[in-house]
Parts: sequence; structure tokens; C-alpha cells
Amino acid sequence: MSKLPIFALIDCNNFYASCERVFQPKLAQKPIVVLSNNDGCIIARSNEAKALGIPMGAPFFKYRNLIEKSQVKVFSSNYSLYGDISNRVMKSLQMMVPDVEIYSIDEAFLRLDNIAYDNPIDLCFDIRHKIQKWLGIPTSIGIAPTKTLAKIANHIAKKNLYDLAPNNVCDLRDVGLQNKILAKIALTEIWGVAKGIASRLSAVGINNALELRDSDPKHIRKILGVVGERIVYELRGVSCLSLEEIKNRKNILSSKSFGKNVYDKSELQEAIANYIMRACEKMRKQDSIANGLYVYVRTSPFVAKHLQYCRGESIGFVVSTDNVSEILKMALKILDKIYVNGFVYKKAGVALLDLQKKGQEMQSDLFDNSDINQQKRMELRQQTVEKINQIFGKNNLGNDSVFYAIQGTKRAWAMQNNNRSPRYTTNISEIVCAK
DNA sequence: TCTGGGGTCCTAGGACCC
DNA sequence: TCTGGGGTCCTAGGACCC
Repeated sequence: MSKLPIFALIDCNNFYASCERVFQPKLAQKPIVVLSNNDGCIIARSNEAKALGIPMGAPFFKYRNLIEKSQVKVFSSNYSLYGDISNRVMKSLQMMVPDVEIYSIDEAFLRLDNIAYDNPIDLCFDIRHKIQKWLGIPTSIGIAPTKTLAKIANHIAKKNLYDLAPNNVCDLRDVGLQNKILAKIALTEIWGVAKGIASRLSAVGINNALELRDSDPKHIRKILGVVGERIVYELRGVSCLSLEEIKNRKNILSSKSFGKNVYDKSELQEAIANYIMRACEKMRKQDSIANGLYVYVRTSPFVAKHLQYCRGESIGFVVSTDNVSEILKMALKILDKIYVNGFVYKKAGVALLDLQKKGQEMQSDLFDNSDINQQKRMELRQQTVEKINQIFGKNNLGNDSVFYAIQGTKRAWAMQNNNRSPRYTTNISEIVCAK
């Protein structure tokens, strides 16, 4: 019989809040919340803020009173900072463990078998200790024979449930322990099970992780499809999901709510143009080209007195492309079609669709008679613009050094983030200063 | 006054082909 | 009156994740 695999899931505790604390240590033990774009929703909370009863995802304005009264420190989201610290965490993990799958900005799966270390628990203690010491970020780790069980172990580790993880490391490899614990795990605590699937399961009398584990996989497949069947096996300790390599994105979105009401087409054009630039930048960074484009605009669904409007449209490209100015032109053409005067617009977005690796594109279309030399010139121009922007960065208004006129300079629609901390690690003018 | 953004995978059903 | 059957590809939409 072959050895069972050993998976670990490491998760940074209250990640965004912890990042803010790294540079403001006086905030240790203090309640912190971090807000979404436009300071709209609460998307991260320190333990102290959770204890005050502030829920995840709640609209900020609904809790403003409580937050002020309890002197909760409020931050707008600072993705340059979180992204940079995340990179450092992942790099550190890769130094300690050969097989790492970066799963999200604050989580990674590790394979702990087949490495020279006597006891995986000791290794995890060591990893936690080092991430804390090197980067100031607290973590929790769950260990188990499958990814799905490791997720559950991590859930236990984070809160030290049932006193199984006094050091924020929970080892759930033992079947006897699994038998005891899974009955206490709600369906929605299982990775891949949310409200919809949980209610379909309880309709057939399955109400916790143990009952799901002990169900007939074929029966579950009929109800939930192959995804559900896989969860049953994973809960049984039969690994169906392995570590995945970093894959290029297949779609890239850029969409944001506006910081104020928008009425004019010209402002929507500015916003769309800027979103296209961000999306193209990401696409070109991963060396992909797009086969399609989606653009949408909408009013706010929360303002009942305004007439609602939401419309998007996608197109497929005849020839796949990463040409920014061509994509921009097409996006503005879609906007012409979907824009209707008279609505109060609150959000817009673009998506580059069906991306593929550059250089692996299909043979050009027979009717593609665009001039190769012109294509080369445009590519060279784009690369030059990117180089200049890389060197000179953005101006105070948020524009790149070189940008399209249609991107505008007023950016009246742009989002608000009144409480953003400095970009300590990615912007030289905002670096910590010792006085 | 004020309600996030960015992803993935799977399935069902229609179009189309032989 | 009787009107095949099987396969693939594509797309929209649902469900989930962080």
C-alpha cells in the first residue's frame, strides 16, 4: 500500500488587517477593519473587530456608529501593500517547501510528504514561526491527507476549535479524529459547499460533514454532479485534488464602482478606457493575447428611486490580439451601443476573454489583411509606452506618465479611498521614514 | 449620503455534422 | 401512418471560491 499524501493548508490570519499592523505595531490588540474599493464594504477584520460583532462583507455605513464608538481603526484597501507582502510570504514558503500551490492572496497548499523532515507538525511550527519572524504575519496551518480535509483542519487551527490546535497548527490525519470531528463540521464549512448545495443536501437528510462523507458517492453524484462526488471522496481521505501549477488567467476583468454618480457618456468613456488599460496591462504581463472582449455599464441596484439599467455586450475577435489601442477602440464601440442617456450610472467594467499564450495563436484569418509592418510598429510603440510608465510611474492624479487622451485627467468618477495607508513597500515616496 | 472586485469549473441545451 | 442516432463544439448561466 502506498503512503497517503500529506497536504497542508497555510492561511494568513486576518490577512489585510495583519498587513496594516506590520507597519503600525501600536495597533496590535486593537480592532481594525479594512474596506473594499470605494470604502464600500468591510472585507477584513482583526479578531478584536470580529469580537465586536462586525460581520464580513457588511456595508461600512451600517456599522459606522459602532466603529466610531469602539475606536476601530479603519483602512481603505491598499492592494499594492497586500500584494507585495503576499509575494514575500509565498517566496518564503517556497524556500522552505519544494511543492507549493499559491491558492489565493493569503493561502497556499503545501505537499509535506517526501521531504526530509521527521514530523510534519514540527515543520509546520517552524514555518509559522519563520513567517511571523520574517514578515510579521501570523498564520494557521491545517494538515490532512486531502486538500478538502486540510481546509477543515485549517478552519480548526485558526480558532483552536476543540482545543486541537493550541499553536494554530491542526493535524487531522488520524481517521479516529476525523470520525469525531467531522460530525461537528457544518456543511457550509466544507470547501466547495455554500448555501445552495448545503440546502440541496439537507433536503435529503445530510446535515454535516460526517453524514456527507458516509453517503453513497453515486447518489451524491446524481444530486450534485462530479464536484459533489469528489467532495465525498476527499472527506474519506481519498485525494482527488492535487497541487496545481500556476496557470495563466483565462479571463481578465477590470470593473469598479464609481466614486460618484455618472451621467455623461464622456465620463463612462474615460472610465472604460482606464479599465481597458489595467486589464491590458495584466494581460500583457502574463504574455497572453485575447480572443474576445466584454464591456458593461450599470446603475446602482441599491438606489430604488433611480430607474435601473444594466447592459453588457461581448464580441469575439476575428484575429486574437494584445494590441491595446485596437482593444480600446472596440471597447468604446461597444459602449456606444450600450450607453443610453438619462440613467444614473454607478459602475462599469471590461473583461478580456478567452486568453491564450502569445505565440500559440491560430493561423491568422484568411481575411486578415492587416499590414504586418504596421503591427510591428504598434507593438514597438506599446512597449515603449510601457517602459516609460514603468520608469516614471503615475502622477498625483493617478494617470500614467503616458496615456491616451480619452482616459482623461479629471477622473471625477474614480473611486474614493480616504483611509488608505502608505504603499510602504512598493512606492519609494511612501516608504517608512525613521526620524 | 454611503452597499467590492476578480476569478474558476461544471452542466445543460442548442447548433451543427455525418 | 411511418420521420435515426450519435457525436462534438459552443455558450450561457449557475455555483462556488477568496
